[in-house]
Amino acid sequence: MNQPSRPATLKEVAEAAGVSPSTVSLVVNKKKDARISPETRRRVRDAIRDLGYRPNALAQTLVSGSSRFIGLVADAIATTPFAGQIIHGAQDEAWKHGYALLIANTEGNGDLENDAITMMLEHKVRGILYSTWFHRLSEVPDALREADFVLVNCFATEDGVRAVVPDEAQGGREATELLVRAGHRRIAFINATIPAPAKDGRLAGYRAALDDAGLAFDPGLVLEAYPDQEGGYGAVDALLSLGVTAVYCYNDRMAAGLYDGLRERGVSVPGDLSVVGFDNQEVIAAHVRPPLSTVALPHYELGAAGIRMLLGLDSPSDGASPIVKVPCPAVERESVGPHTRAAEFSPPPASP
Amino acid sequence: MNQPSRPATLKEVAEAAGVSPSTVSLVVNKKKDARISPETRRRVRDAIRDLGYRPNALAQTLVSGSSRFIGLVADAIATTPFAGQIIHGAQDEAWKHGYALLIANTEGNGDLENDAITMMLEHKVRGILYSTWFHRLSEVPDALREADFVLVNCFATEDGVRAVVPDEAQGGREATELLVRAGHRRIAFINATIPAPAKDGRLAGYRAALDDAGLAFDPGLVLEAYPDQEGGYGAVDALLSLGVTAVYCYNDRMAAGLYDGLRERGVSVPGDLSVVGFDNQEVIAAHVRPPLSTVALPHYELGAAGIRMLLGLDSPSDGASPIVKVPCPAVERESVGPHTRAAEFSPPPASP
DNA sequence: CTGAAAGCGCTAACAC
DNA sequence: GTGTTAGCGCTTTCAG
Repeated sequence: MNQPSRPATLKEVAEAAGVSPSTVSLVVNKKKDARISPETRRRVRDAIRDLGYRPNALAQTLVSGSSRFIGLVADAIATTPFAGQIIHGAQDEAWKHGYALLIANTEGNGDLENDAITMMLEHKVRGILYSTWFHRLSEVPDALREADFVLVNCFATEDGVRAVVPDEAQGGREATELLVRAGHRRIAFINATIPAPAKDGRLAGYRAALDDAGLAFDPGLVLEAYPDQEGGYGAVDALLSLGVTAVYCYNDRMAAGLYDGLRERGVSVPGDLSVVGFDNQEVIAAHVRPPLSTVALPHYELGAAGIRMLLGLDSPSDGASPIVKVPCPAVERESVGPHTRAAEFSPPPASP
Repeated sequence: MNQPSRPATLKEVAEAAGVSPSTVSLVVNKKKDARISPETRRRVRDAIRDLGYRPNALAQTLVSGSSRFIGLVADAIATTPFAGQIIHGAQDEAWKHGYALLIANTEGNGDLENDAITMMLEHKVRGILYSTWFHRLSEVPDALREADFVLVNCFATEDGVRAVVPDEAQGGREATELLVRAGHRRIAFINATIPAPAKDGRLAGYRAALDDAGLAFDPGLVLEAYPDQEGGYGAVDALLSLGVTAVYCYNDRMAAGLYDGLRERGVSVPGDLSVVGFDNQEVIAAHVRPPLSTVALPHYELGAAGIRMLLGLDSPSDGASPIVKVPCPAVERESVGPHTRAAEFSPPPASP
């Protein structure tokens, strides 16, 4: 297994084995119907090993006509762990079907994005997955239309544009149900201030769960804050004035900030107040005190489903919408406790 | 710009323009020395536009012999944001030199890793970057040796294996200096319990900084804990009993846990105690209260430097070690305050 | 200034 | 059972 400067070619293997190139091709690709004598087969294998031969995938795709690449453009691989999970899911599914992923990180830069798509097109990818790190409405870049593509974690308003997105409403419902099932009846929701499908969906889910439980929706119980730690922290006083026993936060980061404010005021979780988040952002949710019950964004599955959709593997169900929603599963940890009557009517006073 | 089922080829463009394939090739590649009449050039360009022609990169590399791919295998794209930053840096640098990245996520699975490397080899990559999400000693997978490769964020003991890693010692020094410069003289270090280059390096940096400041190293001021939030939280009492005015934590997660414990005991940061972390893990460091001063792990630069090393772009400096260390810059936020004598000798009592 | 021809590494008919 | 031939889309001498 010495390392020649130029990798061995199939023809060289053929010469070394004293056979023709086609014969080598046949044994390399293990063609069923090819009748090759065991002796020849052995000679070929030996030559392959001796020369350290590796098939040239580029040449293979050139002749077969279709490449084994699928492109994946992501807008934020570097700044959140979310894109990583999409990649992971997409890769597992793609490999399962013999495809390799050509990934490009655009960090939101339009020029980069265009270059990335161009590069993929020139490599004759089978198709392109266009993904965003947070669920949103997206434009379809023009270059993208030259390829078979599906949107992942984003969607377009145009007809027929395929997309895979998380089911925010179902997730919001799960989150709220975590609280309802623990006996809570006065449940606040701290929504985000910034418009997004998640904002509407998570609220819709909250309302649906309340409805199912026969609880009236009280708009006064819905607060809004910027969806990060600072936002959650800043919402503490308003929240405590509501006299609720439980709160469902738009996301985990907000819940983490809320934790800080709550602790400063001596309100214990889940003793005095039950909290659930959304996103299941591991570094945060699993490690705050107490670990946060939340609802997971199905990024891995989004990536995998995107590949299946691109490859036409999921049952077509013809007339259906080309936007498929994948469920957000609840992740129970330790921030939800049973409802206590005491807490309901006398929220602990804030410390000075 | 209609979309044909099969993409147009160069030959088709030639026919449409009424010229030969070679002419088209010449105008596509803007060859300097090719004398093509403006008129012909225009006809070709029009045909290219009309047919929506895209060069086939695969065919190009077949003839040119060398592909424009660089492989990047990562062990944890999905579970930390770190790998994402390596990817980002590697991609920017690779693109700058006309290379596309073929990325594979192995999530620590050896078989996947092998498949990934095989896939890259078969696509005749120019070389491979083999990266890990935390800085560590690594084996060099056998398949990797078939390619030109460099280790990123990990290294091997074998001679001559090129690698790019963070300079932990320099980083530890920066972290400690943040505290020293604020006037602190009794500074604790909470190291990790698990062995790693970071454990040794960050400690060495701490000692070096103390030394520089003319401060004696006191082994009693070095604690150890598991490097996550829980570990930091659990170390609070031991830390408070030390009577220090500042603490440098092995990483940001630990510092975040420490924050929780400190708050429960009424110790304020940075009022009573200054804290610095390590890693600059954005979601955490930038959003705890108060925002954490820390030292950044240079993942982006690691990826970029890896590409440059692979391509032989960094000045060789022949005899030098093939392991290059890239510096970890300090990131100042708000967790470091001036030293106060009061705090030094009377740590606030722990609350019950 | 432009075209014809060879060939990159491989596969797929079709011979023998 | 195995070899021959043609050709995938492109670049590159080398003619003219």
